[in-house]
Amino acid sequence: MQMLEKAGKAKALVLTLVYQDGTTQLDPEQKLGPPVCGLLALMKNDLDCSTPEDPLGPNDSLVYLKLEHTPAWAQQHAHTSQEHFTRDVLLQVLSRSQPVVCYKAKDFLRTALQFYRRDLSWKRVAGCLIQDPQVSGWLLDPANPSSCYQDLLNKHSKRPPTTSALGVKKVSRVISGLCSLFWLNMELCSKLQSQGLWELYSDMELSMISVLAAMESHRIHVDKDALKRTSDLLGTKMKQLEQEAHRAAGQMFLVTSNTQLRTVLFEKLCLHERCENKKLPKTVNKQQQSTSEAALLQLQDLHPLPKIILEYRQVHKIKSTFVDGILSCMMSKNYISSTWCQTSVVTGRISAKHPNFQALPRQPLQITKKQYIQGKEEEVVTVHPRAMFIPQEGWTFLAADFCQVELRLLAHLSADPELLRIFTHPQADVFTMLASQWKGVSEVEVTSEDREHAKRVVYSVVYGAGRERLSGILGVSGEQASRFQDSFLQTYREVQAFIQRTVQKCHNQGYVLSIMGRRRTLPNINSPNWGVRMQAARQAVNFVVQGSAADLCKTAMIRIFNLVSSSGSLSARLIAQLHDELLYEVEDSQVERFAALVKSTMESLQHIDHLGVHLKVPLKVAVSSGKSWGSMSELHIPPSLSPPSPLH
DNA sequence: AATCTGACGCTAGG
DNA sequence: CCTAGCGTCAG
Repeated sequence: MQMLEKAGKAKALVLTLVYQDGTTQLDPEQKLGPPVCGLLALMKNDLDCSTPEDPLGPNDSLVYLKLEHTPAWAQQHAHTSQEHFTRDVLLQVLSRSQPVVCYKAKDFLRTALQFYRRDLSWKRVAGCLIQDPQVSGWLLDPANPSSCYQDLLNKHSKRPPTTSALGVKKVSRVISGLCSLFWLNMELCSKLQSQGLWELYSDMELSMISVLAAMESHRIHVDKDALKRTSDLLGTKMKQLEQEAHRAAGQMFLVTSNTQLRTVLFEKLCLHERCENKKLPKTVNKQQQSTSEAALLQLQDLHPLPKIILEYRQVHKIKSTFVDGILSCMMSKNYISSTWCQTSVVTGRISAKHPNFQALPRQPLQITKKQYIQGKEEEVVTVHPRAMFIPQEGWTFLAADFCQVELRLLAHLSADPELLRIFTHPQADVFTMLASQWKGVSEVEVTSEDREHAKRVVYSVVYGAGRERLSGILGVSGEQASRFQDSFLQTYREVQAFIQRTVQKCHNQGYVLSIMGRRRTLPNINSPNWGVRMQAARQAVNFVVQGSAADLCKTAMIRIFNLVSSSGSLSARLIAQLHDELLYEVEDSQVERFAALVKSTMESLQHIDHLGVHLKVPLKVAVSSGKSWGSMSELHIPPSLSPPSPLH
């Protein structure tokens, strides 16, 4: 118990996970990360007197905590006394007010939550103040995140790399690694401060570590049998389509090969010669005839093959990525949890992998199953990957969507009066209003096609897409696309002014900032090469909008997380973040209460006093719920039910 | 003789 | 614009 006291009193704590092959988080990452076997903690008390040559001061000490489950057959009690001790140390770590440093801290927190799944609530990680140099390094230069600890160290350490090359024992290598980690953290913190990134780091990104760790430690149940049945169904459908494709082409070829498809379409069938009035897209790198969706849509009236390929690709995508892909993520389990990456997106968004939860198709896919049985009826089956995700018994999925955040932010950032006016009407359909305003017709005259066009033009402006890209997305000529874009910018003059202002600022100072001070430096903004320079300009504009939206969504996640963690009764858990949408699993009895809380918390972010954020537009949140992610229906929250916005 | 790697193409999401 | 992930193909 001496150790516990020591851990509590130490001036600083530096941690790393240890894996079964003897490596730590400071070693270059393995392909298939080996299982964790323990935790190494350096308790530092002599912050001044240690040198790289003798990293361990007289009052510093090192402790190894075993994190391995004893096999069920050897268990006396639920946990051994050693496991209880380790848990107490972990609790000590989570509630410390002194700094704790860990490279890839999220992995540490998640491991702790997984190991003590039974008696360490995810709520306990909420308040913890753990620092992570990986996150610091990313905030300082989000475009070039370091690939491993050594990389990060080389990039930021003033001293040359430590002299320990060969012949030094593994233990002392690890110790000096932990010490360098401590100093690196100090160095990065001062850099953050001098760049004005400290608040963003300590108030937002560090809190995100806990949010993501809790999210990763949650198990999402998946209907595995349905997934397997779907895999077979799609498999037979693909075989049928493959045969049809061969018949239409008049030869065998590999349907999944773009190279071979290109040969069939343009060298054998010569379809490009029959549509000289249309401009067919080229591949980006090699300027060949593209076989992309946009190209095939142009060709579909000339020959049956393009349509078959399009359908084949749809089915193939669903099967390979969203059915078989998810099955392979499940291994022998019947649940999944994605890995959420905090430092892989330049704009400050988070990304997901294994599986990528953020790319699951929104729309179900219709499959017509040909039945060669007596009745000539064709059976139609709908395949919907999202519907495979099921809440636990007695729980419900709840989704909260920030409606048109990026567009609202564009309105705020540009202060364009016409764009702002659209958002003063809370009831109206934004894109319908936009289309009517822009095309100069009344709202009832706006066709769904107009609305869709307006939407795409808007986001192409937000994303900074060029003429070619827009014409591809819109399915019109490049001429027409740029006319659409110009007319949009003519209608919303201040938007254009905002774009010019942003590019100019980037030009002057070399970087741009999001609404909460996130930063991206763009060296290419001064490139002599026109194409490169224009690319940087689009990236600058896009960063401000996308990065600011990311700021808002992260703030929402953190606030809701803190509210639930500090509540005795609330139990809702975050399942996924889809950029502008948060997906929760909520106890049935708490759905209404939680929905009101989420909605009011998110909408209250229009004003964040202590950050000086005051959006000129209201934020709108749509809430929906359902017993599967595939069937969510909107929930209408009476405004009176919403509690007043809580502290912070 | 398999396997791996990097470049490229396409598409799901926002 | 910025992601993850599935494919082919050449070396």
